[in-house]
Amino acid sequence: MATTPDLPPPPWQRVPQRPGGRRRDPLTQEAIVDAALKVLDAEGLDGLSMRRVAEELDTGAASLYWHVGSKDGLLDLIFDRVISEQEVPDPEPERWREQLKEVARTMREAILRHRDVVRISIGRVPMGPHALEYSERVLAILRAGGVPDQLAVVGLHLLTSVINGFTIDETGQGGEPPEGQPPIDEIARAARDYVAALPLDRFPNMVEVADQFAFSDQNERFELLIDLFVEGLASRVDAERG
Amino acid sequence: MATTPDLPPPPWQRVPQRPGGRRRDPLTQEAIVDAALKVLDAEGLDGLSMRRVAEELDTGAASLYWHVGSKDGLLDLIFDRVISEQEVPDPEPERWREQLKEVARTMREAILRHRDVVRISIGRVPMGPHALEYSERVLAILRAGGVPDQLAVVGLHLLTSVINGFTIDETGQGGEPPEGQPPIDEIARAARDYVAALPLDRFPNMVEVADQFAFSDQNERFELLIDLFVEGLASRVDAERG
DNA sequence: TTCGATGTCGAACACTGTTCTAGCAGGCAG
DNA sequence: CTGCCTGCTAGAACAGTGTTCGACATCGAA
Repeated sequence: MATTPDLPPPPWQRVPQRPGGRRRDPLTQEAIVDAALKVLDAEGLDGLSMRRVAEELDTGAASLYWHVGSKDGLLDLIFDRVISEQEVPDPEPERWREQLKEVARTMREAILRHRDVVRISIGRVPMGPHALEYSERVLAILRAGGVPDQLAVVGLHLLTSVINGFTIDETGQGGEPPEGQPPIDEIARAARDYVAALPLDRFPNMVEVADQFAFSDQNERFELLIDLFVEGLASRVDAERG
Repeated sequence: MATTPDLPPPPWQRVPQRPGGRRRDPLTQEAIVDAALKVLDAEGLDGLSMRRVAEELDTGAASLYWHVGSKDGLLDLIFDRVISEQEVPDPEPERWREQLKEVARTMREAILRHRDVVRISIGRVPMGPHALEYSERVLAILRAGGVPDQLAVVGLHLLTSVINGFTIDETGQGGEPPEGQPPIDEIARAARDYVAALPLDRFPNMVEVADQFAFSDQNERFELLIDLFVEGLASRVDAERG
């Protein structure tokens, strides 16, 4: 033993931390998506940079590009991953309306489980492998229930649009939960106070209904929304099929 | 005349292009929002940088910060500006349902008129001066029509959420219209072909309804959506008022 | 005339997504 | 066993971003 192996290498002898070749734990798309989802949940979309994800994997940003092509590609994969987390039940024709509501609730839950994921979904067409599987199974429910093909397809599209819209402003601007618990209706109460203090001559209606801004049970609202939607769809089905 | 005034100044005598003081045409919030909206419509949200807006105003990016505080502040102003472009009719109690649909159509038009503005609206609470005015007038219609206060407030919220959701995926990812005319249903046809080519054993429903992916009249879809929504709301009103 | 207040803006900072390029490691052909 | 070639890693650099700083010019009032 000429030298002690554990000694830090002399600074002039530039030895790379981990040499350029293979690593013990090779990168995969899956591992990268795992890490990205972890960063996303913890720090939100604004905190999700390629460098940050690479750091989580103990490597450099450039290495990710071999596996995911671009940041947009990575976001595609995250999107499809989250879709894959949603289970869609097998069709029970008599219960198609209730089943569709279940699908909607599951979708909302998946979105709320991962911070800012709705912002990722925004311009993305759900055409990944899991998204196709997902659409297939939802269509199965609708068609088994007797919804005509065209109405089933636009219904599926509209449903996801509507849920996206709802969850987007439910999650707010994706603003980080400031410190401790997010004061969920603290904001609502502030809004109520603000609206109530408006000049009554210019905003008579706003001032009079100001109290309604205070309490906002999002679950209740969501149920109202999907009830409106599903029942409306059902009556369309009845109308179209005579 | 000792020197010719029009000569370019000698390079060592660092004379600022426009001296640091006031300019002939002083900046205003309004002028900045005008310029920003112009850039937005022309180049989309991704092209909307502070430097780009400043350039439009023939100045530097730093100058904007005196008037708008931050880019987010500027986006707030843009958002409120677009809301101000929408006219809301005076209430006609008998026609409240049709009036609400008109409001919805106007909102969609305003969103489609300005590229990517829906992406700006995403995390933003409509609480600017014009947004308040807007809410006031829509509430007037609903309450005049006999919609109970609570249902009116959540109805207004849900309506904007729903329209946001719809227009978000109507405008796609805000991807720029590539060159000439945007092949609006070229994409839809490609989607149809792709879906139709899926393995039939794993995607029986998708393959069978593939044709429905081809033709997509967004206007028709939108009418379906707001009809679902407004009629559903109306039946709720009847139910709640006995 | 002097002096703040108001407003302008070049330069710099920290950060982003992405590309370039050098290089290592394992599998395969000779 | 030797050599090479492909798959993969990763540092350095580039152009772009939002934002801040500080020096500076101009205007209205004292």
